[in-house]
Amino acid sequence: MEREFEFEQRGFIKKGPWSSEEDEILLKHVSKYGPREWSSIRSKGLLPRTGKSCRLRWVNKLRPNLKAGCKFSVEEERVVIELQAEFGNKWAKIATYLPGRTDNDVKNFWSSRRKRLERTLHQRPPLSKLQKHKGKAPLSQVKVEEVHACSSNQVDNLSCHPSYMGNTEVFQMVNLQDLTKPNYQHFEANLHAVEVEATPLHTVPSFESSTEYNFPLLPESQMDFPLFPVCQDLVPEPFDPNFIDMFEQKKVATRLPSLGLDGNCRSTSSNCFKDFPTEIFEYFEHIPTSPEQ
DNA sequence: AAGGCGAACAACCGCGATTCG
DNA sequence: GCGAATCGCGGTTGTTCGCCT
Repeated sequence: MEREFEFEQRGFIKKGPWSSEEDEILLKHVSKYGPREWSSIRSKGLLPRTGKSCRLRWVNKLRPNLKAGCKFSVEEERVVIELQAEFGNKWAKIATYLPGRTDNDVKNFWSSRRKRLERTLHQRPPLSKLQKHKGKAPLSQVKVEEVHACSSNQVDNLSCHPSYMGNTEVFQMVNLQDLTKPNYQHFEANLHAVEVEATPLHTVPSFESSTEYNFPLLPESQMDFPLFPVCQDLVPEPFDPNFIDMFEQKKVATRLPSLGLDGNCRSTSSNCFKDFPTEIFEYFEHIPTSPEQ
């Protein structure tokens, strides 16, 4: 005890993990005075911790009836998702609906969940891939009902993730705008699967042309996706022009369609390159569009 | 066995709201 | 009414643990 008074005299404040002895002292204080007067714990020299730290320890770890070391049940997950959609990031409020859970528990649960989802989606290639398929004739080869079901604004923010089932390439689509929203229930509801015919690697489908670029191809070993790798993942931030050196410069006629919801070409290529930093285009040779196009 | 990596958890920090003298 | 102290919340960072290679 004398030593703790010494801490107080020196203004020493302990941080980091709590020891069982500290917990015991804190519990004694709460049993005597109730869960209040947190600052007096330090001023009385009981613990070299701030009132804030003491309160947090009590609320998150020492309070009775906490569900310690117990994962969120499916039902609890459902409740969090629903309430987050209703209240937003009001973790303390959400926690009141979950007996034994603290706001920190809910917050950590949500944070982990968000990171998991973001990582899943991080590998998705840009919209251009999907749009290419969408514009591919005949359209009967491409099942794009899910795309048509989206609003225009949603389509502008779609990304897709390819996987292969036999000879069929399956895209999981996601509204990227929803990634920035806290409402992941809505986000998950927007996950769709769209099946399209698999396109052989390195072929360039013929589309209505819009703009042509000398587009750098990735070395083949880094091609994890036909035609367009996940460029936004490979481009350093802040943008470093030297990274272009890693590419092998090849002239590729990238006839990129830009499609409306009716499937017709509305030719601006900007959407197709929306996933790239704008600076990158300074390093591409622009091929003027021929007058007849 | 050891290192890398991601998930989960614990704790801190900043700031706004509230309380109190 | 005002300013200081305290509390509570949300965001962020640090740590630990388990799994995989």
